[in-house]
Amino acid sequence: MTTTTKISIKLPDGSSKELDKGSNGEDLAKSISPGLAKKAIALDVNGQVKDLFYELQDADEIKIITAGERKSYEILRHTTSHILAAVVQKKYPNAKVGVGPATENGFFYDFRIEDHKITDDDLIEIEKEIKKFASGAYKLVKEEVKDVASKIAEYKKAGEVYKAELLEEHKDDNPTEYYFVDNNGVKVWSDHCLGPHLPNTKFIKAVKLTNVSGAYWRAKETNDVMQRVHGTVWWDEQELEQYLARKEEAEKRDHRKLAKTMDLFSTHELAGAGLIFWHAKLATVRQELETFWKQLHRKAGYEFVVTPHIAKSELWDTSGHNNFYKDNMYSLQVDDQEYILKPMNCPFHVLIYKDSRHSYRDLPIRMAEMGTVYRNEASGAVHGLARVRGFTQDDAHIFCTRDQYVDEIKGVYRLIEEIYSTLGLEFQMELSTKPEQAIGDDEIWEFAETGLKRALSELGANFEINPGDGAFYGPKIDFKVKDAIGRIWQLATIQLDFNLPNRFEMEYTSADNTTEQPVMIHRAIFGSLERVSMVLTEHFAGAFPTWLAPDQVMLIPISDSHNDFVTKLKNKLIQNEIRAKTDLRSERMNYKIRDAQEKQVPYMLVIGDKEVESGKVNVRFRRSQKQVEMTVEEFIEKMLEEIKSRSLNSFIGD
RNA sequence: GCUCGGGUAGCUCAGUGGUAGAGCACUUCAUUGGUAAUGAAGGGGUAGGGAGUCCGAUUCUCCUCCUGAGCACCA
Repeated sequence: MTTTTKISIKLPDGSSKELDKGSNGEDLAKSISPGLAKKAIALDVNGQVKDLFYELQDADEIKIITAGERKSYEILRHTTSHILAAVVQKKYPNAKVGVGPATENGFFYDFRIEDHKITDDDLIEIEKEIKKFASGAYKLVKEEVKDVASKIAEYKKAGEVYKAELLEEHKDDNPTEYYFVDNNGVKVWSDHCLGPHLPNTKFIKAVKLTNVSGAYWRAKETNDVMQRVHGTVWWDEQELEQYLARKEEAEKRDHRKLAKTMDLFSTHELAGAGLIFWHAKLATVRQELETFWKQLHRKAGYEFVVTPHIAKSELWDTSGHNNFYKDNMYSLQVDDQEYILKPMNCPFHVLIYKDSRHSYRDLPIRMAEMGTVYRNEASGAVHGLARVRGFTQDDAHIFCTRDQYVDEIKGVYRLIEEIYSTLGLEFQMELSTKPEQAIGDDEIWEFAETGLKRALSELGANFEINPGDGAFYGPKIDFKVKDAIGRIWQLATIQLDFNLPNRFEMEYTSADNTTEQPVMIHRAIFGSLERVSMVLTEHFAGAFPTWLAPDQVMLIPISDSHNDFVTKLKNKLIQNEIRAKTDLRSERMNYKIRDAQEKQVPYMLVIGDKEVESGKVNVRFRRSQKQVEMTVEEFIEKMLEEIKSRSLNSFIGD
């Protein structure tokens, strides 16, 4: 009779390891090397992350996950959230626990504490206690919940209604419970959780609680509001500090902060939230963007229209907005007539289309407008330039035949690519397909979705599919860019629309003299000028490339005696359409240079006796120590070239 | 819209139940400087708005507006 007391484990390098049956990941790590055993925190078992204490099975393919590797962070963070929960419950006995997942850079845990609101000062205390708890080197033990019904009852008795609810939901999934166990084998705290977790709390050292906020239980507005404690945790202090430094850098780039120091835009309590006042500096950036946009669109065969800001309510009945967008629309009562402030431009462009009969020979019609729209966004959603109530879309609608729309989409893609690459923005695409609530039959959706896919694949573009996330009126391609803080912003979008052509009974006459319905494509490239200005401000950290920079040159006299010369030179630059300013304050030159640099002015011209005599200028680029001498004419020529080419780089070099 | 913070000078912020302070910015004067903060003097706020409590409120309470983090929302 043969008994198998050995199992064989496959390792990533292809080798195998023989172990006693019943061995776990810790045993495996020890058998390989003591050093590995020290760093081992979890296992990758046949591609799934499991606890280190997982009992190995014969023929398992195991990779040992060690502290510091990519997959280890989620485990570290998740386990830390449980310690947070344990500590909070100890400190506030009435605290009921919700959920506590790992997030991108940290973790949170949701609590309901009827008799206490956690303050920032509390966080300092709680953080200390987390560290203290972690240093107690508690072992984490996973146990299956054998009698689920009585465990639920136990939770309910303790008032842990949220845990009871979760366990109730998972009662048929072999639910598990995690325990913190001390050196004497005593269980000090437990939580219903799937894991995986660290083998021991001793790994947790570099932890910092960041803030507390509100959140609905299970993200549902009608549910209880929980107190959500956020934190971040890393394998060591150095990593933590690097993370905090990154965060600080991101905060420095925050467009709302730069708006104040660089005088970009403002909002006013007197005017209302989410209504943007563009100051001259950011307005200059905007105008440059608009000019660029118009040039490219003109070349791409677009025609520009201008439409009103309000229209009678009946228009929005026809478009359907009164049904499905009413909450977001501002309305005006004038005499007995209701007017709506437009939340979108599309119905207006449709009206222009419908103002005359169209032949297939007219198509495609590409109708573009920088259209300012107003939407009553929820007060809590309003945020800087990112989410506002009044904004200008770089909108366009393409009306074309079914044979043309794939080519039209390719055309839009090329425009997007050209504009984004000029701005130095990388983007990714998502194709969103038919949602559950949708109009139009399957046939037309199929037609539209395959067309979008075909367009993208013929362009050789990579894209992800986002099933069921299309608009109710048609599928769409969203273009997303990443900003300095790592946030993903949706800017450009291309959407097919089966709804409006129907509702407005749009038509054209085909070559066979039949009446056909045109395909309608909505598209925006910047999305909104507000949002793209935010992304660019943060992307460049305020240091706009020369063509976009509000002030392109700062002229700095060395002493008052050079003021006249400097003023004349400024006027000469302005005559050449270079945005030049002078700094004639009675400050030291050093101070003025520093000031111009902080304001991110690309070029500084320092002018003293030497320059006045030689007719040359001393050119300095922001952030660079380099100084270059050249004649005024040469400088103008190089500037104009840099501006015209919309270069991202300085002719001097950084 | 919801939860929790916050709103004091142009900006960043301190402080106090008895009508308010710093740094930067601004103005003036002196300095006339060669590539990252010259020195001195001065002006400026009635405390987001409203109501209440109090002998008295910027400070306490309530309402409202704006704002931050998070949630919800986002064609």
